[in-house]
Amino acid sequence: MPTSPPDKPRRRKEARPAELVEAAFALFLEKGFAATRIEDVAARAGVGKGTLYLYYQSKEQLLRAAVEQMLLPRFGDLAGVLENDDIGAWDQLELVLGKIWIHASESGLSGLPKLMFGECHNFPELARSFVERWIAPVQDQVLTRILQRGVARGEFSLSDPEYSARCIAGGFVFLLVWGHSLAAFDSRGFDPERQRRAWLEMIRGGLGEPPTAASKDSHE
Amino acid sequence: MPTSPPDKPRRRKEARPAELVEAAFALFLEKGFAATRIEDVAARAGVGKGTLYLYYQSKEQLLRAAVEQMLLPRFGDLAGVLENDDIGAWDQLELVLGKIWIHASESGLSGLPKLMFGECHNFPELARSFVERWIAPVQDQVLTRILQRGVARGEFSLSDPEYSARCIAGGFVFLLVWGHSLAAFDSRGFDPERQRRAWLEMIRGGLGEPPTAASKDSHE
Amino acid sequence: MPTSPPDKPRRRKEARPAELVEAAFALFLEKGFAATRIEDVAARAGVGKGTLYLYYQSKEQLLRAAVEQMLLPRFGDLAGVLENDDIGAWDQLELVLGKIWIHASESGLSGLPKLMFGECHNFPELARSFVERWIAPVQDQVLTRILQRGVARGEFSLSDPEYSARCIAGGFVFLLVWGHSLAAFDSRGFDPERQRRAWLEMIRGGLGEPPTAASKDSHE
Amino acid sequence: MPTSPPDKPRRRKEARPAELVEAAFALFLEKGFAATRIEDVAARAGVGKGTLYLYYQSKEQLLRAAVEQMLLPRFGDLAGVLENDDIGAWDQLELVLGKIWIHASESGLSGLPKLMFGECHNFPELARSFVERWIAPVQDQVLTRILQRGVARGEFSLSDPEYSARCIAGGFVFLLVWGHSLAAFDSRGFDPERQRRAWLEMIRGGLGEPPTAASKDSHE
DNA sequence: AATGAATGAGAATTCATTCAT
DNA sequence: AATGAATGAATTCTCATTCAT
Repeated sequence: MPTSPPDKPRRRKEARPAELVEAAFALFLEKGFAATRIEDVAARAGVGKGTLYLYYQSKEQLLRAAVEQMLLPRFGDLAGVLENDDIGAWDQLELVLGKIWIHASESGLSGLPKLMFGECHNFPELARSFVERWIAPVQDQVLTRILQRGVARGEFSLSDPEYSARCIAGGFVFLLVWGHSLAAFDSRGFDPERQRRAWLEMIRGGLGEPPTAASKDSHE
Repeated sequence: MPTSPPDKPRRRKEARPAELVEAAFALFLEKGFAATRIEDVAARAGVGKGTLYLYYQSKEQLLRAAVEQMLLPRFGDLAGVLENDDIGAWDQLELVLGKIWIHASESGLSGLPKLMFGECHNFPELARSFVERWIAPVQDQVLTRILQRGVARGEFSLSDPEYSARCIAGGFVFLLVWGHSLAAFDSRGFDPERQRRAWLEMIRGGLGEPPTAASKDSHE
Repeated sequence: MPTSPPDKPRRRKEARPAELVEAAFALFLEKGFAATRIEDVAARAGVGKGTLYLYYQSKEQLLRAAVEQMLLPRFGDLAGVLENDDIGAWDQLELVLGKIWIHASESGLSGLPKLMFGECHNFPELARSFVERWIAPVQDQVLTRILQRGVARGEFSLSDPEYSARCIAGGFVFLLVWGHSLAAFDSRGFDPERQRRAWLEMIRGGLGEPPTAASKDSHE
Repeated sequence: MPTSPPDKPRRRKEARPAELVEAAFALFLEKGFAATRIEDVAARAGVGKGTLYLYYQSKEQLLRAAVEQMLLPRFGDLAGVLENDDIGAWDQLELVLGKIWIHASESGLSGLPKLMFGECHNFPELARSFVERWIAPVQDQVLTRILQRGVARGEFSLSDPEYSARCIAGGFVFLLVWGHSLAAFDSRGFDPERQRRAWLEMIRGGLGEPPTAASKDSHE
């Protein structure tokens, strides 16, 4: 009996809640909360309909739990990066964006923004929670600070670091949302990595001026 | 003092479909398709439940009609801008983005992306239609071309104009979606105009390098 | 202006009620009362939906009126036939059945039994009315009497004239009902006249004994 | 004293469909399909509204299932009777009619013709099925053959055995339909057994001639 | 603990009836 | 008188939730 039942008996008990929430999250993400049937969640999790109610009181609680679970795993020590004075602001930014990117890819987190966009009006507290615990901290405490430091160091040229931070975050979020939604219906295909690179390039240098410089437009 | 009766009698028959679709769109946008009750749509449009069925066969048809209506009003002649060889690529881009922005604000269009993000998996044909008739044309036939022209003219420095165009479009769409969703739950407030400016600045110059370096624009 | 408008303007006013009732009856007969939509009745009668309500207070009244109208035209003087003592009972019977047959064919009456079979439990008074004003009189005052006279005259041999009358009536009614219902779905076809002849033959002589008579079965 | 609990727990799952279909059939028969409310069917079956949908996808499927169930139990071996060459055609006929009668009384079948008369135009396939699987076989393969054999044996005198068979079947069907419909509204009462006897007498000898009359059909 | 049959509140849809034109 | 747009009560059907096994 080595491999046989991959792990039906054992792991269960403890893993259950997470499995259920995972199944629920995937479906809420795909169809939206209202259009998702509890029965489908159960089926996806490989349990009976009633079992869900042993762990969560209601469909709504399931959503809350799912969102909560996604909000928990804070990405490593983003703040730590800030304290490193040895590197430039751009390097900090690149480092931070890289960490977020990896984290989003690994956790199921990448779908959360899409879900929250769709359900925010039906679940205002979740929306508030999401913004206050995720969006705002990353924008205000990480990105904005890096940008401000960059400006202070003379590294960046920005008139409004706070909103620039939002732009950067926005581009990132868009990347995630698109990948979880319309990308599948775009016959042109969608290459997330290519988009991420183009996006980094744009953040860094905008449309840039051709390195040639010295040209006329300069004084505008 | 013109024709007093605010228009109960006359306008009806012709205006109805548009009114209904408008009410439906607003609610679908806010709550999502599944969570919107036909009765609420009717109430919002100020008609009885049954009236909706006089014009649309089903809730689903109502959604399709609503999306269709939003897809129709193509923004003026974006392409026209492309043909103007007198102005630089950046001016073209700014012009085009301005037109889209104004158009999106005036038509109800601004909400469409949010709706489509949320419903794309439940209504694949709508999603496809949206991408093929809106997203792709603007990205491919307008933005990418402007960027390519900019590169050709030596005005822009981009390694991947196609995906850069997607970044620009993405930032724009994010702006719209955020305004229709999480903005309302962000206690920090949201100033669309300010964000738009920051976004344009970023597109143009990225984080830029402080002009400091030897050149003029310097200390701003 | 001879033929032109066959008679839109003129006849209307008086003919209306009858036209409406006729349309209603045809549809009630085909689909049943509950499955018939007022709108379809109106369409069939070539009037607007509202017009029906100028003549009849409700769908139910329309049914009552339709049934009533069918019940009114009593077939000529069936009773008169009874008083003719010059002809045999069989001739009387044949005469009477012929009159009923013709009458049923000419008036819309032929469909009434089918309708009443179907609606009797939903409209008990109509059912009662139909039985008491049509079925019972014909059975009791016409057919039974003829049979009794036939027995008295030694013309017929019947142990239960009353129920024999019901059998005769039943066969007749069945003919009408079948023609208005399952006949259309019988791939073998249905020839009402042929059936009527077979039925008359059966009434008259039953399976009969071959005229050859004199045979053995006789004494059984 | 067998297994006490009247059977709430056990029987369920397997018996359910039959119970539901039975309740549905009874109500469809009484009120007609369109006038029957699903809720009433559920109530009659002693279950909740939703339970019906656990077994049948829609009201229409419920009707189909009900009709189907009625069409299934074919009456014993009617055909077997045909093969018995020892008895006369009349005895065969009487035997067969008796079997059908008993079968119709015992199975719920007796109501089917009434239902089909009423719903045939709304459910043409059911009508066709009913005629082809029940009516036609009995008429063509049983009754007509017996009549033909009777004629061949010199036992019967019939000019059109095929349609005579239809008459016989019609009388039988009428008996069933009447019993399920207008009989209840006939203040004169209705004695099915008495009618059946009168009907058999009529089939056998028609109005007959009183055996008295010395000889043949004489002067008519 | 796990299940899925049963339930009934709630949502979509139909249609008789009204009423302004 | 005639109409058909508008209405909402009534009906079908769905699905979150309960509960007996």
